[in-house]
Amino acid sequence: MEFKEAKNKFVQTWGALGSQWGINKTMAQIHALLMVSNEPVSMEDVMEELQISRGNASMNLRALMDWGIVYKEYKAGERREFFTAEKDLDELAVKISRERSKREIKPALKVLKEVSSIKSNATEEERHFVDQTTKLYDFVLKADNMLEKATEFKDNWLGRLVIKIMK
Amino acid sequence: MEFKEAKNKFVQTWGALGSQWGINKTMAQIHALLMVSNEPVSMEDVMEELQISRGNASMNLRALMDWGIVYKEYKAGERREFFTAEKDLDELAVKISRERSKREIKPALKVLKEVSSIKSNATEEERHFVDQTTKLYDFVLKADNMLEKATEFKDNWLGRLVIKIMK
DNA sequence: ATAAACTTTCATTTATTATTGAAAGTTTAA
DNA sequence: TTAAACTTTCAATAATAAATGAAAGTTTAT
Repeated sequence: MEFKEAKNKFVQTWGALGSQWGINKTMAQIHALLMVSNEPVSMEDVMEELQISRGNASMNLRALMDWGIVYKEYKAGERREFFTAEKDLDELAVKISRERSKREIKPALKVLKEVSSIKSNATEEERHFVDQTTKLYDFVLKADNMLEKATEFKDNWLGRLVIKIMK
Repeated sequence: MEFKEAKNKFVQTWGALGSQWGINKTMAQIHALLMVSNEPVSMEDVMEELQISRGNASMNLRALMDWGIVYKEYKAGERREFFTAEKDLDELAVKISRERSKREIKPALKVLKEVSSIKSNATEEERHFVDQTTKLYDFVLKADNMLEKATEFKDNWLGRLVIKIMK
């Protein structure tokens, strides 16, 4: 396999993975493209490589910047803007999980807390509902904290040791 | 808030969360409904509660069973089939992550390995590509193993201790 | 102040994904 | 073996999400 083919395959695969995880395909593809580029890429280049429209490129680059995983760069003497991706993968994971937590998990937690707090657990059916949603609340809360914890953990000598033992 | 309203809110929220994570809305809603039901639910009831067609109910129940998170049950003297959800949340998490790993992560890993193995790293550009995709491969592999490890971890005295300390 | 070079917005169009419902299939009881 | 009771399938349709592209907006150099 030659370089160009490999690059294309990577971009396609990353795009597909993204869309299976609720991130739109183009957004994931642009991110993939930037991640494997060793230098900043212009919007024109993104359009050209992925064969997408200007509007599409603009909107998805914006979204990636909102997520904090793509940065604008300016080249001296160049008018147009260039883009680079966050390439540190730990950093990338932290940012993505923080963002998804904020946008999706936290609101869901709020609802879970709300619905698990209904009073009048008269019937068996209602008691089961309260019990199950309470458990779910605790569980999602725990899962939500996991990656945050995991990063702290990684920087911690005891954590590193345990990981080594568990490996 | 009264029970019926709470139940509905929960089902809607769980459905929305599902679709943000690449699981179709109805599938997540059916799962939600079954999770908070204290007894097995018939297909008819699912259709009625979620206001969906027979075909839709049938297909999504089948999909949930393929994922191993919903089970068929038979009631003595009843002709039709009833359904229950996996209610143990640890078990649920393990099954979902195993399934997604198998379907989505594993194939992506295969491609990552492939594209990171191209020869002829002549240019800086190509070298960067190989370097970045190799790192990505390692990272995704590690992340993929995480939940599997996490469950082992939970059953392990040292793990429990560490979690307690870290809490 | 003007115009060239560039980016963003958003109403419209296109593509993708989910849903319906009727026909075909299956199981069970008599 | 028939028919009633139920489930599954899948082509057609509907709903949703994403992409286009032209017009509006912004920035910079002169």
